Amino acid sequence: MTTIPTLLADQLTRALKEVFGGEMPENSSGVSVSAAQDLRFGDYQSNAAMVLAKKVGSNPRELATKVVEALGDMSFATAEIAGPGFINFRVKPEYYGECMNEMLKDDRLGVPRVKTPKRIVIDFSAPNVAKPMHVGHIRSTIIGDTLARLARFMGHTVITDNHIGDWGTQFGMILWGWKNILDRENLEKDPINALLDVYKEVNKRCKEQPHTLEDCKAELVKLQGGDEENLTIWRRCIEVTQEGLKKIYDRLDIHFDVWLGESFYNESLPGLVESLINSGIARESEGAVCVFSDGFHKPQNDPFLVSKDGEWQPVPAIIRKADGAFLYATTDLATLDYRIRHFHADSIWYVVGAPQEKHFKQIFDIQRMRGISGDFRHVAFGSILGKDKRPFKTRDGETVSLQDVIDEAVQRATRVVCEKSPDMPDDEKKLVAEAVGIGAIKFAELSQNRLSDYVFDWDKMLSLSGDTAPYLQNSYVRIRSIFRKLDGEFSLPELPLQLRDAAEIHLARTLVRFSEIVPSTLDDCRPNILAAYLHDLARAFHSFYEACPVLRSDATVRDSRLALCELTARVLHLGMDLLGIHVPERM
RNA sequence: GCGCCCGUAGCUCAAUUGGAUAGAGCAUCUGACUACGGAUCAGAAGGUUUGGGGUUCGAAUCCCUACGGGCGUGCCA
Repeated sequence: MTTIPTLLADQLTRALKEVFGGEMPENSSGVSVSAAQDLRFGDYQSNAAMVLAKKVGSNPRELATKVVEALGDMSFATAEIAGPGFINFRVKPEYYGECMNEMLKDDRLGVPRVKTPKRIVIDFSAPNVAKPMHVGHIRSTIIGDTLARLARFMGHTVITDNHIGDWGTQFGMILWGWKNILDRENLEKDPINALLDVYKEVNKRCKEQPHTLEDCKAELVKLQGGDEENLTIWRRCIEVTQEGLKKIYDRLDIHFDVWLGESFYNESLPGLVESLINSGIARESEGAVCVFSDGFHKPQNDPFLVSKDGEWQPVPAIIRKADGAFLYATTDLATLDYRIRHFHADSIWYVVGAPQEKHFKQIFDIQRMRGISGDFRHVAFGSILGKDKRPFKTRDGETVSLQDVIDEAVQRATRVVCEKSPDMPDDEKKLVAEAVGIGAIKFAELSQNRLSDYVFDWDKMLSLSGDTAPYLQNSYVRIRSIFRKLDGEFSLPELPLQLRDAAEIHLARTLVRFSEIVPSTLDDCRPNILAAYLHDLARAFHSFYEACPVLRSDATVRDSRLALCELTARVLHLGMDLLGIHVPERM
């Protein structure tokens, strides 16, 4: 199935060649066919005449006139000139009708597969051991999962990796706390929070009593030195943490192919540092081993330089501290190596907050220095802010755990379900409340531009009306209800759908766009494009639903409308699947 | 100090990466229930896109500048 913009672009190229005597003008890269922003301008528009007019020294509207003449009679659309020289296209309703039939026959609903599938490792979520996930993990977890679903659907091979923080300085405190203040009973009941309590308490004591801090450091040194008792405790901590985390991930329907935490790379770190020294990329400085700029980039673009008092000062990536310990830059390099060698990844995506931009630029640049190429991406996202517009920091007592957010969302959804559908069986109520509550959290996250900061707000994140997941789910449920009430079987129509009412045409127009939206969502890893589309689609359906009776219509009209309903349900379902949002049959 | 990001309706966010009269949701106001599920629909109101200059057919978007906020800036992750 060819998308409409592709068809139009082909026609446009043909017409332009005709106007310019057989060849496209040089450098016509700015020419595009895109969906019109406003329906008054038709369905699609092109800026071709405005972009090219200047290059060939002509007037945009004159050029546009010639192009429209050359376009002639297109079977599926009409073209006209508007404004400063836009060429606007209107797709004929009959053609939309044909598209509907094509889509109904296609499992992928018109979405093409990528031509060159890649092997992509996606690194996301990455919580720390002994610390429960908090709101700060929402973005990485939900965005990463959606990107994995989208990439798989497009035909890539995807490996999702939870790079948990299972090795670090926090273990000194946890080990000391485990031995001295751990509540064993609580550990059985709620392991993650038991460990968190320990961590908080030790943290407090360390601030008050310097000797406790010293004891903690000693425990850490013993662990790193291979002390058997500490290693056993450490392994147990990872175990209970993973068990706790998996419960939450299951509830979110988010799954990882592998869990390769920081500790997995411990043994490869010394050799990695040595090889970087031997190859001349890293050298000792002030006792530490560092990578400095190799002068490849202009100073402004060099991640290893910063301007200070008018001079460019080095900002090295430290890969071994003066005391011999390794850092996260070292681990990340080892992780990259492993992913390339073991998974044969040609693309690696890190779904990590924007503040770490410089870190990833350095890591990726070190790969370049080593001569290792690949499509490495930092899929950054903005910070979650508090109501005061300051970063939502996890100070003591102010942490909102992800668990709490989910519980609160499902509770709110449960209240609404009980109110709206009192007769529903209890176990179904429970399922619906999970789908609605968790869907609301996911959709709230995914409908925002990932790069912008946002204010964490219970009411917004858990809202069940307006531009939210339940709005989409409700449109699906309404469709399913129509089919439950249908007398007899529904069979897909052979003839093109008859679209007459404005609401029908608009619904069809929106449905067709699904095939354009899904790939473009992955172009720049922006799930909000798909989220916004699904909201548009649900809105188009609700309008159609109010304006066009389905079951009470005459035979041919009824069949067309039923087909539109069926297709809408499929697109909504697939679209929400890609966002990781469950879709109930009733709610 | 310097670098990067940001400032859009009362509030929370969009804007197909330079396209036409800047769009949604919430809140406010007016309508639509003898209901294919009202978790809905139709509509109104709300804007000098922080201020000022520039680039061009065309700017929220690019450049300069002022103000305001966030992040980063050598041994945390």
